[in-house]
Amino acid sequence: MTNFQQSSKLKPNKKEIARLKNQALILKAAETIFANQGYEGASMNSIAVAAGVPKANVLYYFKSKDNLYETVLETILAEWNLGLTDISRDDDPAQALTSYIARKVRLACEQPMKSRLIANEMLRGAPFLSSHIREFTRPWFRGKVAVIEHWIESGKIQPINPEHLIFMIWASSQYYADYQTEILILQNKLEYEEQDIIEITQSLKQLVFAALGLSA
Amino acid sequence: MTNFQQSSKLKPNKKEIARLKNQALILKAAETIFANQGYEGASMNSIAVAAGVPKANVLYYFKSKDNLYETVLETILAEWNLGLTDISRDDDPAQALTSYIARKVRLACEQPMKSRLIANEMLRGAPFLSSHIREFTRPWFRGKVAVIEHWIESGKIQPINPEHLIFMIWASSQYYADYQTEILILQNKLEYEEQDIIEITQSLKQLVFAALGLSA
DNA sequence: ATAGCAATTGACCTATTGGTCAACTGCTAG
DNA sequence: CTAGCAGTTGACCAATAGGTCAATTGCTAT
Repeated sequence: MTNFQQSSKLKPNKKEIARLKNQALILKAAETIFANQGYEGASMNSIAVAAGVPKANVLYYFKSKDNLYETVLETILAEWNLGLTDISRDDDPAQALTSYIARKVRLACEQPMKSRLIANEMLRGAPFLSSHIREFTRPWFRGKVAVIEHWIESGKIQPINPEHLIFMIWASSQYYADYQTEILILQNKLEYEEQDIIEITQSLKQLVFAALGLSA
Repeated sequence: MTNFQQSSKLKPNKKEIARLKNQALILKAAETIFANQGYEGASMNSIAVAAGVPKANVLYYFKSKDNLYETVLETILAEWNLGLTDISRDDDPAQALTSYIARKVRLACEQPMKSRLIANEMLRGAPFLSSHIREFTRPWFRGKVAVIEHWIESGKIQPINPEHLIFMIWASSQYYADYQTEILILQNKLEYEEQDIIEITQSLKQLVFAALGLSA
């Protein structure tokens, strides 16, 4: 090949740089606005303004509102389980759960918009996400349930309903993102601090560990 | 007084009956649609159609979309803590918490739209609810935190962070309403059954009781 | 019976929505 | 240097939004 600039990865010229920068700018703005206003509440114009580009430019990169929304959702889902160390049957329950809970709580507190966007989608009946849940979340979920059942059978933890254990860990962590407004008012705070994240993690861990008969 | 039909309560004529019936019809339809579509997603027309009345009639009874939305929220809040037996420091922790958890879970599973409507409002930053939270929820919350602290000091339960304990009970129960779509897919079910409510209640109680050192 | 008012409703208003389009700009390849 | 195309953008469009209004209906008190 005489031309080594064919593929996009090998052609980082001004146009490509501008395109990637604009796409990222729009996606970031869209994530925030979709998370705070919901799908219907977010207007393409407000997203364009937040991104600092004309509305027509948003629709140039993303063919429709649906397309933009789906792209934002996919981006979030890709990061959603990133950094969540996977849990397998040979792991030590105390260690695995400690790590999982800590990361879940931190993710919810530090990047609440991701959880909120998914919450908005769920409240609408998950029109865009239900197929993803069926295809990816369900197998993952079944796997983790099996791991917990194995831990119970081998006497590593006390008997408990594995499905509801998982749901309650999800619930307790995501609540701090989705209901942040209420929690901050009740605690008379303006925002979460590092100490809050530590306390939330500790409290949730205490609940789970006590029920499973694990020691901290 | 010669006329005993002055007050509305003493004048149940056709007009009044029709008015109350229509208002109830509209409120019920609005609750469902606001809960499923959110404030922005719900249109006055769709609410009118769901209620079976012309749109202009909806705006005759409720002066604006804001007014209708606020009325729906107030109606829900009035029922929200109804049936939730209050908890005081002299109560037996095991009994009080058992009752509270059971009713919370049942409310979430049987009337998920109420929780979802509040969740939608929270995700938007609680523009209509924040004053209510400050005025009513916060004093209630402080009171319950004090009760739990008293239980801890008098040795009735093991030490725990009272605020996060309450949040996690709220989170775990409301999750079954707000994320119902996901849970049903993961469990391969069409709807919650009585047995599910029992199991959820039991699992949540198990978590809380273990942490507090209470026996079932 | 009838005056008067609550309630009903279709037509209509303006603002905003998601989306299109054609004219324009400027980078890049040859 | 320049042809051509990716990218940019203001103007525009039909559909729908929340809300108004005036004409009409029908119940009720006298």
